[in-house]
Amino acid sequence: MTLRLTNTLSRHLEDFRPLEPGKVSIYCCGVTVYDLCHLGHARSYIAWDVLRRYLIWRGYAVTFVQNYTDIDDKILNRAAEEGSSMQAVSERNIDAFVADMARLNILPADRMPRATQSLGAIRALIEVLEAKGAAYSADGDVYFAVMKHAGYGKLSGRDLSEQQDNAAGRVATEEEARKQHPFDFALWKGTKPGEPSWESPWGPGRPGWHIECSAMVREELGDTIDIHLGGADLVFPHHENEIAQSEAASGKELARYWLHNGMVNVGGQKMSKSLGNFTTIRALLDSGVSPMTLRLFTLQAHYRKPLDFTAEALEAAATGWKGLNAALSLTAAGCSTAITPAQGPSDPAALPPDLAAARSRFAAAMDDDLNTSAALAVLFELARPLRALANRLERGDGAAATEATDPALAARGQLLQELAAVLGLRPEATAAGTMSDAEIELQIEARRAAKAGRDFATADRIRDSLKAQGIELIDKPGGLTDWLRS
RNA sequence: GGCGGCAUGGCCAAGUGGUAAGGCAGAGGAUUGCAAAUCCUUUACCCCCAGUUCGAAUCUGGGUGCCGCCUCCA
Repeated sequence: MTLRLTNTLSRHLEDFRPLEPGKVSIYCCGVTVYDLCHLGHARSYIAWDVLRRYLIWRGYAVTFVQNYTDIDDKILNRAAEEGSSMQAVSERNIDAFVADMARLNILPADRMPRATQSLGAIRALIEVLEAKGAAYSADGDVYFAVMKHAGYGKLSGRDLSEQQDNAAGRVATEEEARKQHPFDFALWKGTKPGEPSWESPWGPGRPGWHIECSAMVREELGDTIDIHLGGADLVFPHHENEIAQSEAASGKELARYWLHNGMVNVGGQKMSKSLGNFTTIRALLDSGVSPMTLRLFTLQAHYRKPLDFTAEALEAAATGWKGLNAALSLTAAGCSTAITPAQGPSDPAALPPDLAAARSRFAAAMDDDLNTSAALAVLFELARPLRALANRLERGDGAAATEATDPALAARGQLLQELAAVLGLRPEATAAGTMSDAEIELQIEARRAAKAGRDFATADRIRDSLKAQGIELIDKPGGLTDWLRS
């Protein structure tokens, strides 16, 4: 079986073959750290985290590099607004990014270069481009000459002569005058009063956005990498420009596979800062949506397709996750001593036939351009009996305790946990209430007394009040009541 | 105007030639003072038109609708 990925360069599904057998180098476009990350970022980085975990599971040694853009107009604007510095804004948002990603169980990149720490590499690359005649300087700025680069447009499939100049209406006219061609873009911007700047052969200034990624890839991973990742909105101009810069400088292909994730939409429109229709990751998580619910929500759709964010869909994911979590928690909590967490990839040959088949269906789904939706279906099927058992165990079913020692079930639990981990799904502790056990028992006793006196209004009031504090009551035959923190 | 993508049950969403995964919701049953939770069971011919084929959601052509990008963007 071969992993197949949709390569934006060809617009087709291609067999994935790394440059060096067994090794994969990946560069992922990171965030501009002017603000908190929203669900669009979450979706993107969850998708790429799954790609990375899957490659690792398949036995590849993966090197994953992701940048922080910490030199940018938006960061400067933010700093000006709050009377702080570009560095202060950046540092704060980098800390927030790290924390948000950790909550979502996204593996930290192996290396995370920052623009401010890559000035040497950036200047060196611009010098190469200038020496090769691919760049020109004008009034302290340096621009890349798109017409000098033969392949310009190959990623986004664009013919520059067909493009409407300034279709988005955002071009600064004074900058246009310095350019030889409207689509030329800045490699280096001459300093402006009051802005941070760095020394360079072209005078003090700061790097343009596109050049940092080219410089970082070159410095961290070399001229050609296996996979380059990013959001679909980066295809043009960012990735197109990255290709132009890197390939003009090295004469070699920048990346063999370009993968792009679809946007998160709200009411049919792209979630973005500029539209103001965004929900930040932490706002969502702080509102009580669990990280794994968000993960499941994003993985239910294919990574290339747009994903509509609605309260209903999120709620559906939350309920779905509850069931999966019950099965995973059974494994993790060791309710059965026979079930222990899996350590790395299982050996299909050692599995019972039904589990081996499930494992192979999972792998086939993932091999098919990371079809996480189909892969999740396998997880749900694996989870079904475990989830039923977990729920019976929680409710003190005596027979369930015996069933839980069944080795076949243990193997199933182990496989479930292994495959869930490939998707970055891990058991999640449910939110614990603040009441002590004794207090809860007291309330249950009061409710029992009320029920005995047929005062159901009081009984229901007690039940509702406990429910509001996250305590779920389960009435059982014989007038007994169990409770769970949910 | 150019480039790219999408259209599957009430909602989300797999499936790219052989007779529709999975999740949520709904329905029925078990259980309950009533619930909740849980368990079991259950629900679609795939935007429209034409064509290719023994056979199409799946291929071809033509429509319609929606989205992304065309120098802020994951």
